[in-house]
Amino acid sequence: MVTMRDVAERANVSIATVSFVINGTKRVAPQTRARIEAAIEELDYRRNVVARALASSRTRILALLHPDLEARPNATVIQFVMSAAHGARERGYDLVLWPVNDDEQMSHLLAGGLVDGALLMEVRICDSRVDRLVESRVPFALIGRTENDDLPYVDIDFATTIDQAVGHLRSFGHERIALVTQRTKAAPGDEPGRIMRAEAAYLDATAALRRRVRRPPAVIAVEGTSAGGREAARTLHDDFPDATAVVLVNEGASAGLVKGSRALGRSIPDDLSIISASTTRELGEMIEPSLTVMAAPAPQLGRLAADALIDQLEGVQDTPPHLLIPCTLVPGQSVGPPPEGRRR
Amino acid sequence: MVTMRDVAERANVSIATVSFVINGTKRVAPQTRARIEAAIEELDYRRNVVARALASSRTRILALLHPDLEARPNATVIQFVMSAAHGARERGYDLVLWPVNDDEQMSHLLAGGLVDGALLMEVRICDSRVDRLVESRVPFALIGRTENDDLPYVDIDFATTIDQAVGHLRSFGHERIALVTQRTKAAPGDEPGRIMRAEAAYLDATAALRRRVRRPPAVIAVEGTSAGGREAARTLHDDFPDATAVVLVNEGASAGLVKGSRALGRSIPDDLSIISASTTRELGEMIEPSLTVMAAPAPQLGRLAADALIDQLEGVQDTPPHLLIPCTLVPGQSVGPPPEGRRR
DNA sequence: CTGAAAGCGCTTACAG
DNA sequence: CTGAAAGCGCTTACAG
Repeated sequence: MVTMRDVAERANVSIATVSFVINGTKRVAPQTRARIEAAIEELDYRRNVVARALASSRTRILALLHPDLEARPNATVIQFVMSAAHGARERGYDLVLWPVNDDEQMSHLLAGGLVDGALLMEVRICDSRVDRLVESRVPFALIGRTENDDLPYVDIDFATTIDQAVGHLRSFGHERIALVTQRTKAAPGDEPGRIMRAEAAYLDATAALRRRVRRPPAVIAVEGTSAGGREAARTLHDDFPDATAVVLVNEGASAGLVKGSRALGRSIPDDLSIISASTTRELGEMIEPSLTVMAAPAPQLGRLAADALIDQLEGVQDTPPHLLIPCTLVPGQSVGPPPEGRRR
Repeated sequence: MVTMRDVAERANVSIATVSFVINGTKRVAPQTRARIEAAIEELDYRRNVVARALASSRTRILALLHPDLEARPNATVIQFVMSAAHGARERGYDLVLWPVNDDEQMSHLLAGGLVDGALLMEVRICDSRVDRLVESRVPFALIGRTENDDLPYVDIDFATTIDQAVGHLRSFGHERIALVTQRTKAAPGDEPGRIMRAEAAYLDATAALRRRVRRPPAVIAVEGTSAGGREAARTLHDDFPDATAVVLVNEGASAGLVKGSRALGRSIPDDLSIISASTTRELGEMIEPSLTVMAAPAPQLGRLAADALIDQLEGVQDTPPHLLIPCTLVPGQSVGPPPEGRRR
């Protein structure tokens, strides 16, 4: 292995000077620099990142913490992960995957000093992992939000997204719109923030409408699987037969909802309009009929989260970043006017 | 930050002894050990992994190299990644994501000394990245195979998988079976090994049959997208109208092939049987009708690849691992007998 | 069974 | 503009 010492000897300088030109941390006379650069080139020297990390107490490694990475993460989650990894890499950082559920284990990992910062996904409104993160004094950024707005985060703007979804359906004439969200193993009220915010946004966006047509909210929570989607179709059919449209915030259940509805004899979109919020356009294309989706800004948000964290680490920024980006409407074939008979 | 020195002082021993008990690398008198353990507990000491890495020249970090991680990796790839990350973590290793296409950049990263070993995905038959890996002297394992069988690998057994898929279709009476694979940007002959092996296996498995019915092979390569799938449906319809069944080795095109075929008036499975090989059962369930799939053993293989690499790093194993696991047939509703008129 | 000490390959005040 | 040297927090022969 060729070390900095080898380069220094060949260029006839001290290792300090070599370090200065490699890092650009101090002025070095042009010809000294040239000698060093030549030596580096000739020896094909590459700085050892571990030694650098120990000496500078900066590893340039970021952790990505996600509880469900083992299960089957949906396409949107993957986009977050991949874009965060790319964003990090472009700024000279590496991303390690930490599929950790346990708070205790998380603290242990954090305390090991491997990572300079952490990105946390699937954030809950009250999330003990965030407390651990704060305790650990490792800088972090959230992909999602807790109720504490002071922490740095990057999140999907569910309020705007759901509002637009509802607006889109209303523009077709729908007045009875249900919401299908995701059921998790979490205690009620402790679900990922995304679920709670989507529900709140739905209640908001449909409030005036519901008042007018005198109907209670129609909210269904099912597993994020095909089976969950079919369950939602049945519940919708049995318990909310007058609903003519659905806003879905449950990517994994999308296909099942469509299949289940059709199995119950309801055609999409003639009998039921569906809009799947916070997913990928690829998922929409896979389903028949093509789903109208609100595409999640995951490819941007993952990178923005990495950038926000790195800015924080490098002291580039003054104030904790709070980024909120709505999903983008991508029309498919799953939304149409409500059936005549059901229109009120 | 509490260091080993702090622990040593509190326990009244040298830091060497502390190191010995933490690593279990040397016998230590029971009561000395107890004192040290107490001190560790009281100070909530956690060994610094960076210092350890520098001193021991082992980082316990593994790199996962995948060229297409930025694009949209399919569900199977994700299963590989996640199970590899989990397998590594369980053995005390971390996995960093290196979404790198460029050979040069790969060599740079490898030379930095951050990782003890690497896992390479999307391996081509002749893969220059493998040469770089060998040059770099960083131990590695392949997920996939080159033509050089001496390297350690873990791979899907495409020969068996395709053979079983063809056998399954034949048991329903199909005699004219097409193959749909994936088109990549790679030069011909330089595609990922999986594609070439699948094609070879198809030619093998259908050889006798084709000889009997006097028909040439029917192989179609399309993009791994919904559009690609629709293109395959059209090509099948136009160029191979007598094919009554398809084996698909193109996860991303599955949904498009079904939608495209139906759009051309061919019902599945009445007019065309489809079996999607090397994918996830979840994908099969999403599509209507539910696809018969050969589920990839990705959740096992990712972990096995990590294990193989770690065994190699720790000198646990003698011979380079060569693991080949076939996919598992999961019947859906996309395979049935061929239409009467077409049966020959 | 335990310790003193060298060393891993860098960075970074500090001095000149 | 350049260098000598301390130090990052561990591991690991070596000696006793």
